[in-house]
Amino acid sequence: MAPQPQPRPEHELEHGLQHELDTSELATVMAEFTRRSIRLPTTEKHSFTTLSVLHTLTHKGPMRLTALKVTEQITQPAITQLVNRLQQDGLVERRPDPDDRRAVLVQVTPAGARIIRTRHADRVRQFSLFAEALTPEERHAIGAALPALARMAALMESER
Amino acid sequence: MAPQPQPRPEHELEHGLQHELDTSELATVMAEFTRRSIRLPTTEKHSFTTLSVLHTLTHKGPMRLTALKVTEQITQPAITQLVNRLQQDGLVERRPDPDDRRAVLVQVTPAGARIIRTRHADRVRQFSLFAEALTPEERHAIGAALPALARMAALMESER
DNA sequence: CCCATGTCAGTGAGACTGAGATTT
DNA sequence: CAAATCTCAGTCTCACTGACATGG
Repeated sequence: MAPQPQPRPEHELEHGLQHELDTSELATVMAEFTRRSIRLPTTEKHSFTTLSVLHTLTHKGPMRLTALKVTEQITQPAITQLVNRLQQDGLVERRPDPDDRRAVLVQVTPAGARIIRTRHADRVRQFSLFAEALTPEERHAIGAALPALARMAALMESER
Repeated sequence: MAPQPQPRPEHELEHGLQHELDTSELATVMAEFTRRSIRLPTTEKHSFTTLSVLHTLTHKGPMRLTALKVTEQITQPAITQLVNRLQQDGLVERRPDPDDRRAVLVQVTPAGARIIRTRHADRVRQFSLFAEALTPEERHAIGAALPALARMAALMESER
């Protein structure tokens, strides 16, 4: 189970396409990034799952509890409880599913959507400050990697 | 499905840089990445804070509870309780601080360090699979951005 | 005496398992 | 009847606040 550190020749890569990705470094850096971005100060304090549910509903529209349970990777009673809390706080609404009277459709309210927008704006503000402390080359490298990172994040979705 | 570079607004070119970083896109992509990497399946089930504490102790050596409380952004009673649990599970040890008899030094045990190594190995395995599904160009772009992302993550540390 | 460090007691959010009601 | 969808009841983990003991 020893990970094999293979030395990579850096100099013979004019376009760098043979330059293979060091996934160990990737794991280290992304873990660090995740760890610290979660501890970043926030104005509103909602739980991780709360924000994740609001985010999902905002971007995917009304969903059943069962569908939400899958995207959030929690149990059915947990998603029921969570939606109860969100409903009491006025962040989501329950609607009967017209096609299936067993099911419930959960929809985000304007108040819930506003929380997601505020959260995003906060993060943009914080990341902008951090980005200003980088060199132009570093900013460029990050910007050039964003589409690939987005693709990779999308791949994680199906992995369950 | 093919990754397509998105056109960037003209005003971002005014400093003569080829591509300025779109921090809104950065926030979106990293939030997505964080959201999904946290929900990734794991063999051992420890809480986020538990893993974070073990990670910190592994990389920074023995620390006081007060210092840990700052890095983990939780309250003093919470860090006391958490260290109690870790100690009972044999993942950390308490030692009196020779310089200050009020204080306690917390040190990770071999068992605790092994959890961090296993966790890292799991993540490397998962990320390797995802990376294989990317194009060589995408892998290169991510690899080229890692040092900059690491620098940015380090900047978040002091932001509290 | 004051502050720093850590712990104790009680509470609440948010997850889990197990059981059950209702509809397909 | 069997499966899918959601809820209820009880429990556990892990944060929090407030009070407090002890050493610098």
